[in-house]
Formats: sequence, C-alpha cells, structure tokens
Amino acid sequence: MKHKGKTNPPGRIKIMKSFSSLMAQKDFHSITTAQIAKNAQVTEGLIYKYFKDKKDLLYQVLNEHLLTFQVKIENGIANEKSCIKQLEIIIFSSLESYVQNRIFSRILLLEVRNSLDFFDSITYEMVRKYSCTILEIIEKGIKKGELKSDLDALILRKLILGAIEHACLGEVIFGRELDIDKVSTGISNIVFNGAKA
Amino acid sequence: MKHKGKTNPPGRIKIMKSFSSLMAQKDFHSITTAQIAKNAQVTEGLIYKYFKDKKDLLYQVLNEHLLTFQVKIENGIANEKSCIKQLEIIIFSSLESYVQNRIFSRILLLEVRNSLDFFDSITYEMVRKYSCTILEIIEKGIKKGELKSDLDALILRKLILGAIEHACLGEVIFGRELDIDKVSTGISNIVFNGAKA
DNA sequence: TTTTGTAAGTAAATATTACTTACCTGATTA
DNA sequence: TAATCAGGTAAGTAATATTTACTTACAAAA
Repeated sequence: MKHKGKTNPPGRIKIMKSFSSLMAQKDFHSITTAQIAKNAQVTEGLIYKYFKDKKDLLYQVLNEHLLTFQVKIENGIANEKSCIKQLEIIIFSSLESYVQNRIFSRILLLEVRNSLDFFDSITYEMVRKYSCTILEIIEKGIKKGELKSDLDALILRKLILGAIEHACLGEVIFGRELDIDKVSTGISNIVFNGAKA
Repeated sequence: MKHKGKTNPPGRIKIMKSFSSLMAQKDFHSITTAQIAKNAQVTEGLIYKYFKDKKDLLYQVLNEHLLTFQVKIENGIANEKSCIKQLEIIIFSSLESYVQNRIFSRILLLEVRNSLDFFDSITYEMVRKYSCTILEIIEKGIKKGELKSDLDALILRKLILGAIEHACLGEVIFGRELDIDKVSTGISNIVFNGAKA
C-alpha cells in the first residue's frame, strides 16, 4: 500500500530530517538507505512508503527548502519600484539564502541536475518560476528605459544566475566564507555599470 | 596485477570510448559497469585493471577532453594584446568547446563536482590553471587601465565563469541549440559595458 | 457492536551492481 | 630455458537499493 500524500505522519518527517542531517555530512551517493533509516529510527521499508526512491526523497527535501526561499525573494522585491533595485535585491537574497543553507545549496547546485528526472519534478517548476520572475523584471526594465534597449534579456538573466551560482560554489564545496554584501554589490556593479574603464 | 600507465592497450581505449558513448545517453549513475564492459566488448574485470574505480574512469575521460580544451584556449589568446579582447576570446572559445563537446561539458558541469575527491585530482588542477589564467588577465587589465581600477578581480572572474557555465546548461541538459556568437558577444557586451541605460 | 477499510510501520527476501580474486595466454627478457 | 609481465577472462563477493508479505491500530460505516 502506497502513501497518498494526504497526511504528514511522524515517520515521514523523521526520514526527511534524518536525510537532511546526513546531507550536511556527506554527498548524496555516500548516504545509504540503511543509514537514513537508522538515523531516523524507522525501518528501511518505510522510506519507500513515502518516497518513490532515494532520489525522490532528495527532491522532496529540496522542495521544502525552496518554498521558504521563494517567499523570501517575493517579499524582498514586493515594495521596490526600480527594476535595477529589484534585481539587486534578488542577487543579494539569493546569495544570502544559498549561504544560510549550505545543504540546500549543495543539493540544488550539485546533486540534482545530473539526472533528467529532476527536470520533471515539481521542484524544478519552482526554479523555473524564480527564473521567470527575473526575466520579467529585466523585460520591464528595458521597457521602462532603466536598462539598455538593445539588451538581450535572456543573456542578462544567464549572467545574473550564473554569477550567483558560481559565487556560491566555493562556499558550498569547500566551506569557504563568503562576504555576501561585498559579492552582491560587486556583481551588481559590474552587471549594471560594466567592467570597462 | 595493476596497470602502470606506461602503455595504452586497446582494451583501455575501448572502455573509455564505450563509457563516453554511454555518457551521451544517460547520467553517470545510471551507467553500470556491466553496460560499459558489454558495450566495449571486454569483461567487467578489465575496467579495474586500468581504472581505480568507476569515478576514476569518469575523471580520466574528462582529463582527455580537458587537454584539447586547454590547448585551444591558449592558442586563441596567444597573439592578442588587449586584455578585454583576450577575455572575449576566452568567453567565445569556452562556449565553443562546451558546445562542441556535450559529453565533456556534462561531466565537468554536472557530474564531477558533487564529490570531493575530484578536487584532489590532476584534472581539477587543469581547471584551476584555466581559472588562474582568467584572473591574471583581469589583473593585468586593471593595471593597464583597460578595466576599472576599483574592480574586484575575483568577482569579475566569478561573473565570467558563471555566465559561461550557465549559458551552456540548457544546451548540455536539454540539448537546446546555442548561438555561440550571439551569446558570447552578448555576455561580453554586458560584462564590459554594463546593462544600465 | 461488528465489520470494513486503511494508514503507519515492520521484517525479511531479492536483485542489482561495484568491485575482487584467481587464473590463463602469449610475448619479452635475464 | 626459466622467469616475468602485460593483456585479458571468468567467476565470485559484499554492499545496498528496492520489493513483498505481513502486523497493528484505529476510524468510519453498517
């Protein structure tokens, strides 16, 4: 008998917590279902009541984090009129979210993208929505004359997303410290004003 | 008995080719050693004659590709004086290399970074070298007055590397077409001249 | 009160799969 | 000629993700 997602029983919560804490210590593939179960004080079989497979567990944990991430971003830009300011806020809050939650960042930046089924998941839908928001702001910025009229919005988005993600890699992989203020203003500065003297 | 790396026997070549072609079809973890061996028409055991483990095979395949990649970049910037032009060439050739070799890109961008032992490998040394080259060009550009004097070289590098990598993701993951000329000039344009109107 | 259905959880079997060990064969070399 | 060694095979083993068959508790319907 499979779980139908109507309730959220203690066993399910324990499994997700257990998995999250293991993810803080090692990479996805080194974590065994036996460890997850032992750490959660349930049996291995129960994992498969609530999750299709190990990867599905990964996606669902990621999904929970993404929810709070998204709310944060939307609240941040809600009162802001200027498109450039909005983008600056997105850059800052994204960096902040990544840094404040290394496990989540590890999963999103390094652990899920190598498998195609992630891109069919609900989780990826949220990533797309976030990505769309950025594109819309850029397009509005161009229309309003804040940004250059001949700008390719898609490329600017690539640049912003790429910069954010790459900036976090050192932090996520090696545990290096990241000065969010410095890096986010640095990125914004180059993106909007250019690097050329 | 282990292989000592002096020769390059047909079995080893067959294994690497087989693995490469499988990587074009599915992600690393879905590829089994049994498949690799069958596809190469050798026995599973032979894989472990030439490679420490499955991951080592991944690294060595990546390594071969990186060698040609590095040569390409270095030749490209050799005759160029202007630092901005050099960076533009790096952006273009990196995109080109990624696009021309999807397997290599998949491995480098999506499959190796999730495991710490990659960062101890010789392969990663090459990535660092490439990354260092970019930093040096930026620093020279600042000194020569081509780039803004108050620029943070590390952040500009993050931006450039992040943009390049992110630009390729759609291509690598979904097989989308990528207009190298358009994207590389687009990136250069924003990075050097800024997006603000 | 009895019955029915089902959610939560267990225990043990199974199938896959990365990796090992012991061995064969022919060529080179001491 | 004996010894070594490179290239390769065949048959394991141990780990581990996943499945199956089974309890127990409990709520709603009859």
